Amino acid sequence: MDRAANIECDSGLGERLARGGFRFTPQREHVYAVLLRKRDHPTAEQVFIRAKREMPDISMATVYNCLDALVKCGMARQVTLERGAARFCPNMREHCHFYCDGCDSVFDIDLPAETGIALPRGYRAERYDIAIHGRCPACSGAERAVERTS
Amino acid sequence: MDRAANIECDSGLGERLARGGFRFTPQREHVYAVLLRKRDHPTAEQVFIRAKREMPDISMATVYNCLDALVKCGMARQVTLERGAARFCPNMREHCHFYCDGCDSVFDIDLPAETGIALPRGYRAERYDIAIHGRCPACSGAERAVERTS
DNA sequence: GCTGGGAATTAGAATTGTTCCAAATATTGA
DNA sequence: TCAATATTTGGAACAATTCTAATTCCCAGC
Repeated sequence: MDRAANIECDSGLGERLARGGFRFTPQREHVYAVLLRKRDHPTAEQVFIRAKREMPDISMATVYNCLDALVKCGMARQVTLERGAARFCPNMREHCHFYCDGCDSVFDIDLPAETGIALPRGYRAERYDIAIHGRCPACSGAERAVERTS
Repeated sequence: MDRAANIECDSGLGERLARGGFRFTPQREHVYAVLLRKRDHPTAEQVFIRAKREMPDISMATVYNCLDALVKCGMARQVTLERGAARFCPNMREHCHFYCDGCDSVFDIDLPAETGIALPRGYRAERYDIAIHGRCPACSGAERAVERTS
């Protein structure tokens, strides 16, 4: 593929990839173009199928790799991030969950009466599923301690 | 196991199961007890391991069945509900997602500046992941139409 | 321009979490 | 008690994802 053309329609992708320590490749550009073209929150497999139309030799592994790179360099989001096993809790109060990315534990957090999220006309909400990711007190403190000693 | 003892320490489980069309079984009671005993949002596998200690013959399939029954009759929650394939979107604005349970599509919803969620002291939030489940305008309308004709 | 080394791609195998299945067992209502 | 029905069980099947090892690509230094 023509390098100049890439740079032309790149619109910051190459730079963002580079900043994240990734290379700018035709596959990554194409996967990103696929994401931009039809914004219907496709799964990795749908991206694969769409990408294959213009790039028949691209593999599923590469699609996962490209999506990963795009997410890591901030050009895309992975919508459903709780990828591991489902977790269960007997707390039936209205509450949401705090996921500590340090120790992989989950804490219940109380929810305010009003979320303030305005739904467009015609949408009927039945259930809110709110996950907050961050650091619990223990891991937050531990990290600061590491920072201090290093 | 002694039936009377079950009823004694049941605390509404049997009734809730019955109301959901489920039977009250030793396995379901035990899985529920396991959930109550250590409220650390265990995965199905962790529940299985813990349940096996006092009920060595219980199987993984039964644990899934029991958890499913508990969730369906409102005695437990399944924390991570987006169980299918991960979805991707190139929209990097601050936004959350509306999942239509009717047509399985996903829509971007703008987020208010303030969520109003109060984190306990020491918790550092890095990312909010908000999913709203319900019906999109098309499916909401379709359902009403069905209701009218039936 | 060549070349060496690290990154990316590829196909396919392996893994993980979950669901499905059919047979055995248990429970409930008549 | 008996028949109907639900549940349990172990294992197979499945879907999504990650890993692996063998190329292939790309860039920097010579």
